[in-house]
Amino acid sequence: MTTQQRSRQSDDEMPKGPSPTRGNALLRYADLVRDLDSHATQIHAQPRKNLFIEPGADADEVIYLVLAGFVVLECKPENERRRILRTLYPGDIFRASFAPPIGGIGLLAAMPSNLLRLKWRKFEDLMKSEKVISDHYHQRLANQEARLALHAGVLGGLTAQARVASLLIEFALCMGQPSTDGVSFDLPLSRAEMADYLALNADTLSRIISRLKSKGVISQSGRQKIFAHNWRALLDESPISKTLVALHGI
Amino acid sequence: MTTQQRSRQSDDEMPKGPSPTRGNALLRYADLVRDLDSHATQIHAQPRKNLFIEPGADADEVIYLVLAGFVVLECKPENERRRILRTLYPGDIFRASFAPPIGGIGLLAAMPSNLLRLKWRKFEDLMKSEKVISDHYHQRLANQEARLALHAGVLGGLTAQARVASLLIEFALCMGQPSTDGVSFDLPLSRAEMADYLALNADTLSRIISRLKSKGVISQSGRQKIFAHNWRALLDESPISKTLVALHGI
DNA sequence: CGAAGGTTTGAGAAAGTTCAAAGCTGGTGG
DNA sequence: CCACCAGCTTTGAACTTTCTCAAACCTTCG
Repeated sequence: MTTQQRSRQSDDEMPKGPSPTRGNALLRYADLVRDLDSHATQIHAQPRKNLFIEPGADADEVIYLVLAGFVVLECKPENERRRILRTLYPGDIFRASFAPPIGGIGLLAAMPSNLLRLKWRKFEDLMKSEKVISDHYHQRLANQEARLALHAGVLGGLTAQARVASLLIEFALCMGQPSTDGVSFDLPLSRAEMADYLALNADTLSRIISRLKSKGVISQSGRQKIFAHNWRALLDESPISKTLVALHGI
Repeated sequence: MTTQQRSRQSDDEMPKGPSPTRGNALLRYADLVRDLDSHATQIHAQPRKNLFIEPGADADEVIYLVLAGFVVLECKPENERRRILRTLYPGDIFRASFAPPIGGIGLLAAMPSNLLRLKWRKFEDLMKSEKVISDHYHQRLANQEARLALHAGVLGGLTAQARVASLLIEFALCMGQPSTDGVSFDLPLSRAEMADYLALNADTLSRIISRLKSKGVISQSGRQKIFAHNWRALLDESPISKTLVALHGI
């Protein structure tokens, strides 16, 4: 809470690499995937491949578990711009009825992704018999709820630049590679997609990224490779950096 | 989907009055509350009374069930404006770990509200033995997820006026009283609070409400009483009115 | 190497914010 | 029962931020 704590480049705030869960939880997660695997369909989704467009909770509703990659929930109402509503990382869970009934709703793989799909009914049965499944479901859903509520707060309360910084921090935490003095990561979304997620337009987003580059907070090679030269400086661009670390740095 | 369907003032799009669940579900809901009641603490929250400020999922985490009234999740980071992150209506469920770890986070009763509180551990046990509880939990959580994702879309994709209209529609659906030719309802939030929820400032919000009044879409008596003289006209102010009806008009 | 499509940048326009002042409302006490 | 006060709400004017549009510029991929 103090200045001392903020200025320290603590290890626990650094990205840990691209793993859905870490430490002790890793073993349990392996169990979970093994338990589910025999009851589910594996999906290997190519980038920009839409996964489904069928909200609503009927008897045959499906549930997805993201095993690897990066998936977003997007909608595209007629005559309106596409909007990206939420992000899903490995370990995340998504029921079809989590999607609001709106035009063009669907999951979109933003990078090569790997998912399990099964009927919700089946999953509910499995939760009853396998504690590891029900524990993961409840724990993960709570994390996702918190992230989603936070995203509403980000859109509502932060300046454009802080929003962009917050998203970069999130990406770094979830799929960054820590190196000697910084973090490198690939942007899984195009400028236009990031803009749609952050309630900006692509031009403004580009301007902000240019500003961050000229400030020396990040540098860029190619279109997607970002190197956050100074992790602390990037965190300082976002007033919710501590919250992001807490929610994504599990 | 067609013009015909849109122009018809269909009954199923009109508010049904202030009940947490309706129709056949009403009986099951009564069962649910009875089942929970003996294991939970009843809370009668006065308006503007903060309910808790303790996010994080420890062993003694609590879960709330909103029985009556209207509750919001708000945060107030130091030196920053308060932000209202989400709304909770009767029937809604809230685990402490659904709250992102951010300064000044807490539930706030916006009108006289009635909640049940119990330990999450206890609730998880009850879900195992009482199907009505587990069904409600899963079904309601899906609805809340969808609403929260939609809220992100509202903040990101709609103009200020459409955001305001969407919130008014939501209030009307959840606590409106249908009358001969329109719907009347009380605003549970002050102008400043609505603004905080919609990512506007209070001045702009006031201007927009004035505009809606001068357009004849709504009229106002006192500070809180709103009468939507022409329900169809109000729906037409929001491009997501159909989605709102689907999510709130259960 | 060249085409296609995403990205960056500038200039003008629109939307929303800020600040300040006036106007209401609802509650309190005489 | 009315007057008054505190606090919320409304409105105006100037300002800031972000958006739009257009053109130029890169990357990537065939």
